[in-house]
Amino acid sequence: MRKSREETAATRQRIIESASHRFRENGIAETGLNDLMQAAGLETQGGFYKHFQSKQQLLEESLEYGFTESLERLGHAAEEAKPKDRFEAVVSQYLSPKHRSCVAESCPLSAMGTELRRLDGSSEQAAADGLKELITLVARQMKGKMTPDQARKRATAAVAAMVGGVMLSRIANSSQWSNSILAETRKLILQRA
Amino acid sequence: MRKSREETAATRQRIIESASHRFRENGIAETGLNDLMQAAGLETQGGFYKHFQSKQQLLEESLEYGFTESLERLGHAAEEAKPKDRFEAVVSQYLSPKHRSCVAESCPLSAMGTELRRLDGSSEQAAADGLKELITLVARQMKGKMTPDQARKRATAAVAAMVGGVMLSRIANSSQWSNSILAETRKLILQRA
DNA sequence: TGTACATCAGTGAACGCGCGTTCACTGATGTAC
DNA sequence: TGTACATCAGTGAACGCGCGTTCACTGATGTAC
Repeated sequence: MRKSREETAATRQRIIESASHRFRENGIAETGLNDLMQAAGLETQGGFYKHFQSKQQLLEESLEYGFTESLERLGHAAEEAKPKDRFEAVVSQYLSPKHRSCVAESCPLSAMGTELRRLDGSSEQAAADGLKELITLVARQMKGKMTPDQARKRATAAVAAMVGGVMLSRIANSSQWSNSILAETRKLILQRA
Repeated sequence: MRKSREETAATRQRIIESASHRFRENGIAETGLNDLMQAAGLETQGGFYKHFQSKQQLLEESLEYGFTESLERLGHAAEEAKPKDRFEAVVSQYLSPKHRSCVAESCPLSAMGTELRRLDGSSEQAAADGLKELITLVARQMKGKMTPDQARKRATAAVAAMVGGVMLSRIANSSQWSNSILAETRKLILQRA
């Protein structure tokens, strides 16, 4: 039953990607290894430990994958906009109904933020690093004359509002209310209140 | 072993309060009934069902208690300030290092926000109601001439940023960084960026 | 007010279940000559 | 290039554990007369 090196690497990657999506969709504690292995196309959970030392290690790699996936998407949104519109493009994409609705592919902070606080070791580090990278990406899109420090500070506040806005829009129990949370948060960040 | 009506009511309340704090501190899925009963001073978990139909029902009542506790604290902060400073007082209290650090007593949205999205039935309703009440409380503190609708919209964005700021400040892995997230979010909301 | 009985809060043990993890085994892949 | 052997990805079953929930029991509280 041994698999080729390519197949093995592909399986490992499949486990990380489906785990990353399921952790975001259903939460970390609520997602079991059996679920994960079935989602990755494996018949039993026994083989899990041929790829990872523990659920904790998979979580760490899943977090890194989730942040990479999410940051790449935001980066593309920025590149497609004119230089002067890039900050607005990133903020609008993050606070879009689409991002809100696709929880499994969304920013890990918006999907699992309150669970990340309780992690330890390298998972905790992965969460903090992801947050730092998101702030850096947003700061890079800021226009106007500003010191790097100023840009970073403003980006920090913008990210806090973006993450909070998406998280709350998922708790709101009507689509109209949910959309208005996104829209109003966007206005606050873009200073057009 | 039967207890008096007063004792029974006090025990029930004790279970709700300690559950409310533990859910916020450790998460909903991670908190077991055995933990909860011990924390409430009961020796075994068997008696739980003399007070509640299920963990789900306790969760609903714990959420309501958590929002009440949190909103009362914010309300007091507002009352202690001069009328023109009330909005700032509420925002500053929410985005304070103290509120960030005392997770167990903090706003349920900041402590469990990403878990609340997955609730159903009356717990889901309790979460949405809590969010609505927080926005209402914040809107009530806004100064200047503004229609109620405008106040509510600005309060919505403020709340998104407040909740996001506190949540992220708990993920930041240095106290300096954590404090700066709170401070910068506060500045964004108070429009002094 | 005192007595007899019903109620029920809390105990302690058990239920089935799914969790994360371990392990002997299988047989295709990779390696060495 | 072909053969013999070592490796190891995945299977399937099992491990101990804690989960939410149930239940027979105890004995103090509450109720009825």
